[in-house]
Amino acid sequence: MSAVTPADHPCDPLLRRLRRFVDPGADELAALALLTRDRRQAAPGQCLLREGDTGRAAMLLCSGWALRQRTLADGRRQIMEFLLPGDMCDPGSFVTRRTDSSVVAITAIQYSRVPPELLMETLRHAPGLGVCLWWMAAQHAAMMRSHLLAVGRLHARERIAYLVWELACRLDLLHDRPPQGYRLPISQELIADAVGLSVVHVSRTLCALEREGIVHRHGHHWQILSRRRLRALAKLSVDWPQPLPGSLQQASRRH
Amino acid sequence: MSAVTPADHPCDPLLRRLRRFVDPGADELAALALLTRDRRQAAPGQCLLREGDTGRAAMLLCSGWALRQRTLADGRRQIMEFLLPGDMCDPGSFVTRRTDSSVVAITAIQYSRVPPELLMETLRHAPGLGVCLWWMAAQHAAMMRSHLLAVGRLHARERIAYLVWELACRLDLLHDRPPQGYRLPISQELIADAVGLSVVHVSRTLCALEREGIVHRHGHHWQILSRRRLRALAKLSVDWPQPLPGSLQQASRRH
DNA sequence: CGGACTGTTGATCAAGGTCAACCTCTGTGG
DNA sequence: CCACAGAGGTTGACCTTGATCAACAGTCCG
Repeated sequence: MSAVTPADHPCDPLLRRLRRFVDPGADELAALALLTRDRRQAAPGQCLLREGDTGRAAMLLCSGWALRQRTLADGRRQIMEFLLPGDMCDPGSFVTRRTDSSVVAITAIQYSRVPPELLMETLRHAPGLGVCLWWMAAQHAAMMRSHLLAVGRLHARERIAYLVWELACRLDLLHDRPPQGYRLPISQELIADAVGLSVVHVSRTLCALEREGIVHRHGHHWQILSRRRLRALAKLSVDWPQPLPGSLQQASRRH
Repeated sequence: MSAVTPADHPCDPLLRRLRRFVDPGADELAALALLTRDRRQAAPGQCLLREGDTGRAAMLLCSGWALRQRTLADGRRQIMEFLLPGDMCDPGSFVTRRTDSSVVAITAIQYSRVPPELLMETLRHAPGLGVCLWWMAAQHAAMMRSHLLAVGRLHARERIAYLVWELACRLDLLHDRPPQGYRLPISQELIADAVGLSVVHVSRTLCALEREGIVHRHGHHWQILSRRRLRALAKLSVDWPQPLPGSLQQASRRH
């Protein structure tokens, strides 16, 4: 079993996150590398997973952005989450019969398809990987709860501030230290459908935030001028991911 | 290892659901029984888990209703979900350091506390139980996504219709055939905080639904007069839980 | 009997939706 | 090189949904 270092691993961003928070052992890292054999890519707008699909498989996003959405018969849609590099797209998909939501590429992306059999098989050989997956699922659930709280109980300004704040925090994790600018390849329509507002109102609110000197943007390039005020406006703190409890890190390594 | 039949099992409703959809083997059933040793009860309003708690443990609700909520500093709150008998309250809690949401009893409840060590230990002895847990987590995630879609993109009437419809569908699973009336022990304030509306508007909307002959209620006793119209109004279909894919049922039994 | 809690109803108001015009930027084809 | 189309963004006018405030009724419980 050859040593796998983050630099040459096909899915660097995920590794970076796992190493920081879960500290997986060599076996788990090697197992993870096995999962990424089926490397693929997709163009912007391409649908990786369609609502109602039965061909279930997990996916590991290596580069680019994607989103998960659900659509109503009359065209209204809700974006459930934005998927960033290093995100694993429902690790629990192997127990699901049909998908309830679509996954669509926003930018050009690279990803690995992980068929359920491979996932099961790998889990058997490196049970510590199961802890990693549960950890990711738990972080993900916390993120979804924050999203629900934002959409259900925050005002327009707060919701949008929260979304920007969340994305910035998640992007920070991909680098060693916070960058001074962010590339957010999302249109205002996407923002609207993510936070449950109309496009027009998103535009207005963003202009307001810009006028107040909280953010600055041209095109898809964003700058957060006052992290303090943005965070305060968002009301919710983004407190995931959290490190795995210490006792489990040992358990994960012991296997 | 003694045979465990649903009737004498301490957590009947969960078993009923698992047997219908996952068809666990004898080992898994026995393992499940081990998890329910620490039986407890709580009075209405009692807090089982507080936002920010570090004492992480899974919980298995055996009877009564509870809810999971998150609160903002200014008092606004969002109810994430209602927990019904047979629900397992975050099975992935063993990988979490601090809780992001509170769990509160609505009625008097009986539940089992499952400490993380016990859960891990049990998983080692009955790995097929892991599949059951992943299955539950996946159903749960689908439910959360429906909830998010409802709160983000449905109108007041639709949201409330959806909530009632969801609860009815979940309660149906606890019985062999749909009952003609439901006991929903939730105040209008709870409904409001679950779907992201004001209490007053919930009252108005419910009265309207009643005037239109879609539902009928006195106190906590509800009747759905037109399932068809309620479902149509809810826009979202409740299509979970889904049976576990066949291949995995074998995998689960083989262990 | 009084108080707390829950639900109902009315009056008023504001947050955000809808419609429409217009603008900028970008890519494309003549 | 220009003309044009299309997508994305901004702004204004107007309207609707649902929030807020307040009064009151029913019920449960001491």
